[in-house]
Amino acid sequence: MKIKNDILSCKTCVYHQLLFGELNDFEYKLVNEARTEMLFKRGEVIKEEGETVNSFLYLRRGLVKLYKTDHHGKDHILSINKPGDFVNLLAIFSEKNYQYSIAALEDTLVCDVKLEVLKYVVSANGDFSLRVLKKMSQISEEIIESRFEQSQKQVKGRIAQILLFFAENIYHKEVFQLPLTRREVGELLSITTENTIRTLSEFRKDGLIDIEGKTIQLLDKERLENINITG
Amino acid sequence: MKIKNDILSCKTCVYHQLLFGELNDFEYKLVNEARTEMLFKRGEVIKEEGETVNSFLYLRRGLVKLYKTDHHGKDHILSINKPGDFVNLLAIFSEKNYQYSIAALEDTLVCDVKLEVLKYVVSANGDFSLRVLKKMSQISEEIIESRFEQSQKQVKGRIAQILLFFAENIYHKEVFQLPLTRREVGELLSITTENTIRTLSEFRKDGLIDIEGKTIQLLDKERLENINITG
DNA sequence: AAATATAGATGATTTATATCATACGGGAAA
DNA sequence: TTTCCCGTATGATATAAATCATCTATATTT
Repeated sequence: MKIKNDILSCKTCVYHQLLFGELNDFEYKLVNEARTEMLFKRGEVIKEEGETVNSFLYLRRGLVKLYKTDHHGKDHILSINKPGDFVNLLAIFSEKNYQYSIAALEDTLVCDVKLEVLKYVVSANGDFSLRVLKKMSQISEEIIESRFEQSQKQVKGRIAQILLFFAENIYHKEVFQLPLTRREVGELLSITTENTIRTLSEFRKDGLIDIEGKTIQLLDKERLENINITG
Repeated sequence: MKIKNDILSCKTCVYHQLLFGELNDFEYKLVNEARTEMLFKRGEVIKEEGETVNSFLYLRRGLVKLYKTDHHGKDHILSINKPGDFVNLLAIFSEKNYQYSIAALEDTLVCDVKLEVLKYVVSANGDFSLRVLKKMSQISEEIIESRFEQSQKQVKGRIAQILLFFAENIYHKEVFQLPLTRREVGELLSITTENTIRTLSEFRKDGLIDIEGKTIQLLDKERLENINITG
């Protein structure tokens, strides 16, 4: 991890309006002064389960995974966060330690705002607190929705969904570098590594996708969307 | 549904301190005036997916399920809420309609507070807004944790977990009336009805539980807890 | 460069779970 | 009262997915 020194003001940030639009000059200044920018290399652990939650994190560049390790040592990926996401927003107000770990899947730039300052601003600015609450509601609605989708699908449908997620929500194109290993895809979808590999091969044989190592191209999005639905 | 007329002040409510402890007399009065108490019979639908979210709900007595119906008409239960739970708290600030339906599993008493009033109080009282944020964080942490647990378990472990949930978190005793049909247990755990029934029978044969219709008695909590863990 | 781990790939086999079929009892509706 | 639906129950069978095994290619460490 490297702390970035030449940081610019929040106001120049493309994500500024996502949350901080309601702040007045004084509050904005407080947040900006309590802010650090941190660079993580692919693979680096950003937060470890059990650490104290003392900052609000948001992702400016790159990609991270939130995950938990079970008593067999097996990881379970809870979610993938992308630029613009408020990585730990659902967790920061509970006054508990991190219930999961966070690691960089790509080279990543994270903004870190001291939690006490964020809490002060929330309690001082009613509009801002409503904004934070709205954001939290939206995040949890996304979780509920994705859980509902996944519970209706079997292995093939779940893998199709995650491919579409990367193409449409993360990279916005049909050809992309899969940022997860096959094992990690399995950890995210509760599937074994072998089954993940096998299913991707099957998709290739069926002309749904093209694979070349980590590079994946979606060839038939329509069919991918309908796997395990039309039945 | 029946609206209760002889409602008492919030201050006498055993759950008052769970959320409303921070309010001053004026705010408290606002909330209390914006409040209705509603009685639902077992089986009644309290909110239907798609309805406008215009109130904050909390459960005083009884039990409810949150669920969504898929395009095959099959229900998927997202969660079970018990007295003291803020049924729709995660959803109320998103400014979207209900993403799920809510129905009573037992005769149920629900407090309903006009959302605009709750939002006003949140924006006016910083301590209260932190309290609401904390509660939201806690709820989502519980969801993450239970999802993590479930993803490590197969059918037997998932059913064992839900039996323990009712015994320990809902009824606080080892003998209880299962408030769900076998089908609903399946809808909650993503298991077929037949498999749910079969697994319960197997638990009975193995001396883990005793079944008499809807009455279930846990005979060996330790073994129930360890199903699908010791492997 | 050699040695060692890790990722990806695929086949054979076992196990878990879903599906299909049938039956029975109780309560709701005709 | 009779009929019908629904919840519970169980067996037989089919299918999905996990497990075990083996192999190659590619990193990573020594």
